[in-house]
This record gives sequence, structure tokens and C-alpha cells, in this order.
Amino acid sequence: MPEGPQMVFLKEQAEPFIGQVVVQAEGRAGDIPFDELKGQTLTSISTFGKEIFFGFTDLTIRIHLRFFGKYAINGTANRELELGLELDEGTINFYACECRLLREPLEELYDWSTDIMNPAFDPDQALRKLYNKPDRLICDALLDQSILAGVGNGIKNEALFRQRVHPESRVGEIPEPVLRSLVEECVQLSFDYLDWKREGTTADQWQAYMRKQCPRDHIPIRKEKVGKDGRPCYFCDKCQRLYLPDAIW
DNA sequence: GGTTATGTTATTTC
DNA sequence: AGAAATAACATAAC
Repeated sequence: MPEGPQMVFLKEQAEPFIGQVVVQAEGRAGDIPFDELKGQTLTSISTFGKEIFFGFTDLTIRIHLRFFGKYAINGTANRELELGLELDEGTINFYACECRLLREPLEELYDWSTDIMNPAFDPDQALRKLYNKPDRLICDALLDQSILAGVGNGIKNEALFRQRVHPESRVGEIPEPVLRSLVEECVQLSFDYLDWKREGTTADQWQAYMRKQCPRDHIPIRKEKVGKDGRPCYFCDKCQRLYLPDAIW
């Protein structure tokens, strides 16, 4: 379920609950002190990459939806409840996710300049970090959450397609302006994706990811598990350029 | 029933 | 010791 934009969307959905008091808290999440939560006020909601934080009077809950995570606002899902919050005027339920308790201030735990959707995001820093591992495949590098927090497999594939970069390109061989465009594309795409969520145009906006045919060349999109992490890559051999080191003889 | 998939982390292996 | 491979977790769809 999660890529950065979906977490920001969830934040927007949950923001009306800010200022409300927890009436009841339950679930099976081992890390959550349900009793302690009762009576606390929801004071803030923030996101970092694919994580979302619910700040209460004197603790914070971090939620990561991982692969199958689901949530329901003022509703339920037919599966085991991980964390259920009943507030003054409604409920938020989380399923199949990771819930963790944080007691330290978030600023001490997170570097917001690596979150692609945060105003503090620093593209220059991202470029530097990417070039730090020049031998990596770009398809692996873009998924590195310590460089581009929030980028998932969809945004990765789509950014590569839009900037016409082949996923098996070596980071170190990609010219700086191209790599920069790629980083900027990840950011732009994330905000586009958020807009689609807001507008409810859930319909597939992807051009390459999960698609069968290249919209530019009208030839089949290749789908292969590429790179160290073996995540599915969707790409067009014809319009996405492969940047590789010159052969050494 | 097997495979696959918007993800990360813990454990095992080399 | 440390990198790399594998397992683990949870869920629905094809």
C-alpha cells in the first residue's frame, strides 16, 4: 500500500482528528501502551518517507504499512486489528502494519532533508549520496530510503521511464544533469500522485509501471526482476537509455 | 495451490 | 567481522 504520497494523503485524511482525545485504544500491536494512550490528546501528525507519526500528549506512535498494510477511517476491515484508536469524533483503525512507540522527539530521530515530500528535501545532498555508490544500478539506488525516503517501486519505475533512463544503468555513468532530473522527477511524481489521490482519479496514471506497452514506441514493455533487490522493473528498451561503463579491453 | 506484489527487517550463510 | 543471501511477516488477486 505505501509510497510516500499515500502516507501524506493519509495524513490529510487524519488531520481532522487533531485536538481530539483518545477515548479507547486497542489492538494486538505489541509495542503500543494502549492504557497509557487513553485520555491523551492527538497533537500532531507528520510523515517521513513511508512512515507516519501520530503525536500525542506525551508519546508518539510510528506506523509503517509495509507491504500489505491497510487503514480505515470511521470504518473497519475484516482482519485482525493492529491498532484501533477511538477519538472524540471518530475512529482510525490500522491493520497488517508495524506500530512502534517513540518517546524521543522526532527531530532527534529523523533527517527531514532526505524525505522527497518534505520542504526541507535537499536534491544536491541526494545527488552526492547517489554518486557515493557509483557501481550500483540506478533501479536499486532510487529505492534507497536513506537517500530518497518515500520512493517506492512504482515511483521508481515511472521516474526512470519519464526521464528515459534504463533501470540497469550504473549510477556513476549517468551524467549529472540526467541524475538530477531523475531526482526531481521522483519529487514531481510524488506530488502528482498525491493530487491524483486527492482528486480520486484512482485510475492508473502510470505510463510504464504495470503497463504492457510503451506509450511512446508502442512496443511491449519489458518486465524483469532486476538488481540486487530483485524488485520488478518495467521499462522500454527502445526509449530508455542504458548508461554503462565503456568496455575495458 | 502456486505465484506475485506499492516493503522492510531479522536471521542465516558464506 | 561483515557482506550477501534467505527468511520472515501479512494479504489479496490471478
